[in-house]
Amino acid sequence: MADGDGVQEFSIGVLAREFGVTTRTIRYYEDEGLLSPARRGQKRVYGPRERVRLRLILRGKRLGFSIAEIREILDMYESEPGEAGQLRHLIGKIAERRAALERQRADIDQTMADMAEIEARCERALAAMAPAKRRAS
Amino acid sequence: MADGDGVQEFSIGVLAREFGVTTRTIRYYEDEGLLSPARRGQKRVYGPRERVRLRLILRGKRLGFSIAEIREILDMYESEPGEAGQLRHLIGKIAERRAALERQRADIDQTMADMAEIEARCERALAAMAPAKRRAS
DNA sequence: CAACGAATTGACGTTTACGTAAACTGCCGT
DNA sequence: ACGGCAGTTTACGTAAACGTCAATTCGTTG
Repeated sequence: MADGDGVQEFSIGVLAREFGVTTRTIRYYEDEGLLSPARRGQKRVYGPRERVRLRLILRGKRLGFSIAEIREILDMYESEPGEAGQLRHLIGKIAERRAALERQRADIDQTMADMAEIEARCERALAAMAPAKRRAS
Repeated sequence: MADGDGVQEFSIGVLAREFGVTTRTIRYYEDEGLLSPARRGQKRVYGPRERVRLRLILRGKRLGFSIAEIREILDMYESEPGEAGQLRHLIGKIAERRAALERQRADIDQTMADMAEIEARCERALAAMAPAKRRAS
């Protein structure tokens, strides 16, 4: 660990702690073909690329995507130039994702607005309740 | 059905078709306590309130929330004035939700930006490929 | 060298969110 | 009276996404 080795490497445990998941989860993602770390002997060795992929996977999870959907998204990130048909197909996929994301954002905005309203109701109820007992200025 | 009855009512089947889910799903949500329709005889009868709830449930699903989370959210919508402690607790819950939603929105923005970049790469590749064979103007 | 911590594979278990099939009831048009 | 829906309950099935052992293998540290 003292030798200066330009490319950073990570063990599965380190990665797990960094991203707050279990090693089991990381291995599961590998089974599903979302990750494919190198091997030093039989230990898995993760480079920056796998790290980025894991980050993307977890972002996908936070958005509620399934493993299959995440796999599709990851494929987009690494699409090689390819032929025209492939490219158009990819553009189509992107359009789909974008549409889904926009619907999600609309849902979020709606929910945020609702939360704001409910909170306002709470505050008013608190204020009208026992003005003397109020906390904070 | 000819009598003018101010309050609209829906059967489970109608609701299912309207929202594009199965009746099984709707019953499941009832089992989980998310819905509690009235009964005419043994048939379930859904009023506007249950309709709204179902809409909220499905919005939650699109955002990737679990049934448990959705239950919490629904509880917020129907919180009665209650006592001060309850209100503060609710406000706390709202803050949590809001934070989660904001993280999600940030994730969406990130992903959108990524998609835009990938798409741009595709377009450039297409343009640089066979300018003569290009579709559309 | 022995023991310990971190990693590995394999296998079975678990929870969530429904799907699906079976058997029954009530009403409706002919 | 009868078939055909729409609805009901009960119950078992299932795919996804890990959790949870158990048994084993390294590397290293006392």
